Amino acid sequence: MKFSKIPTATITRLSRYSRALEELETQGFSVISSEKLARHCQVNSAQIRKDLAYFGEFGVRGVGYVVKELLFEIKRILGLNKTWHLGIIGMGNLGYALIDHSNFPRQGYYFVAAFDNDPQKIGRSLSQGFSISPMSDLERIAVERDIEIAVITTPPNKAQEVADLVAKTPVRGILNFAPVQLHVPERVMVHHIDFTVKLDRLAYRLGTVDMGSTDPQT
Amino acid sequence: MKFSKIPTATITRLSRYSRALEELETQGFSVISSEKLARHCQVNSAQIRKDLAYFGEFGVRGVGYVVKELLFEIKRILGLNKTWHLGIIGMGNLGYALIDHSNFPRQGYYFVAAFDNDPQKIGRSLSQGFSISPMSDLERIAVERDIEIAVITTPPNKAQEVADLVAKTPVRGILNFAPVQLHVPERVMVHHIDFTVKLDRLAYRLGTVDMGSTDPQT
DNA sequence: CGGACCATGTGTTTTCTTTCACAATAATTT
DNA sequence: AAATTATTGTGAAAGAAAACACATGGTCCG
Repeated sequence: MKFSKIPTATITRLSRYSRALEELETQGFSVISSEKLARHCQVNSAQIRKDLAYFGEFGVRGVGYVVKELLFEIKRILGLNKTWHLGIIGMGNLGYALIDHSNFPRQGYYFVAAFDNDPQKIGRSLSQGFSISPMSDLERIAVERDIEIAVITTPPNKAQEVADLVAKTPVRGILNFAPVQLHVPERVMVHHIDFTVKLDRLAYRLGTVDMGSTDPQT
Repeated sequence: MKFSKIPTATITRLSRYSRALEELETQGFSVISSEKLARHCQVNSAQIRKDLAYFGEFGVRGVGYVVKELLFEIKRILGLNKTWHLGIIGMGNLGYALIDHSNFPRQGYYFVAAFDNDPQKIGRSLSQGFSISPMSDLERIAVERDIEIAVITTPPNKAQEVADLVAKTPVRGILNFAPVQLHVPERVMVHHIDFTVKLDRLAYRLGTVDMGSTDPQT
């Protein structure tokens, strides 16, 4: 078990391993080799072992990994042995899509608040057991419901403004779906999901006459 | 102008530069230095110059880049000097969110078909000027409307099955929102957008007591 | 209990990316 | 027209990530 700093790519892969392991578990596998898991995730098997080596030794030589155990450990590493409280800002189609996305609760991510500034939407109640609040309540509700991660699904031109408001609350993480670069204070961490960047990559590869498939993930 | 192979990371960044340039253009800038653009995109300025160097020389020494020109060139490089036909499969909330996402047409991405297997949904007409078709029409419509990229927004357990159907059409690109690894023939290219991978990264970083912000993009 | 076998964990090598640093070159000033 | 200033384009260095390859330490069978 080393203690250098962990590559972001490693974390990304752990997340994928976890997903794969969940699938393997439901398929009834109780033990798996790095080789098989690698094939499943389309990675090199040494890569998997190296990734895991950052955090400890989880396998049995000559045997492989106990699926249940490894899954547990990976989730622990990722910080998924707790639940996370999310607040979503911007209740357009995408907002609704995310808040209803049944995969989140399964991974320990719970939406606990939703915000919008459209008077038509404010007050509308959601199946999650709360209703849409005005932006002006963000600070209060963030504290009351202990929001840890803010998901921004506003139009691009509002996103920075919203990020500034978020930065005034104790929220330390932002998942930004607006296609703009957000500027935030040091202590806030921003991750960005931009659909068109992904499409652009596809377009580039498809436009570049040639070859092969493969899956430059997430 | 070299002719080695282009890093994926470079393409991803080009896409971001393009977005930044669009913003700068509307802000009235006609010329910009790599330094300024770099600050805007939160990258190293040498990085920008290197990225561009793969494709040619687009700047003027001592001056910088003509915004309009550079934007045009980057779009050309990315293959955005044409329009792309997209078909979407799986008309849940996310499907609707994407099909209505006003950013896509602006970048040359047009949805030309939508598919679902829910009899409740089939036939429902959409504001884009077509209606939801059953999966069984996929092959025919893909050809008729020249779908180039399929966007998969089905539940995870249907995604592989759908991918198999797509692989039988002339479609060469898949943008997959389902959190599963898709296996497809060589000639089909898959890109993957997985929300929970991003959340997992946030969770990891937030769980790891410590430090700094920054934005491990897209 | 010993030998055959297997898959992990890891030191080393290779490959890929990013950053540095400066020569080349265009505009501007004196 | 020379000197000054600005910013590109790029070779070379540094740094990071991935892959190789094998010793290590387990299991299993006779």
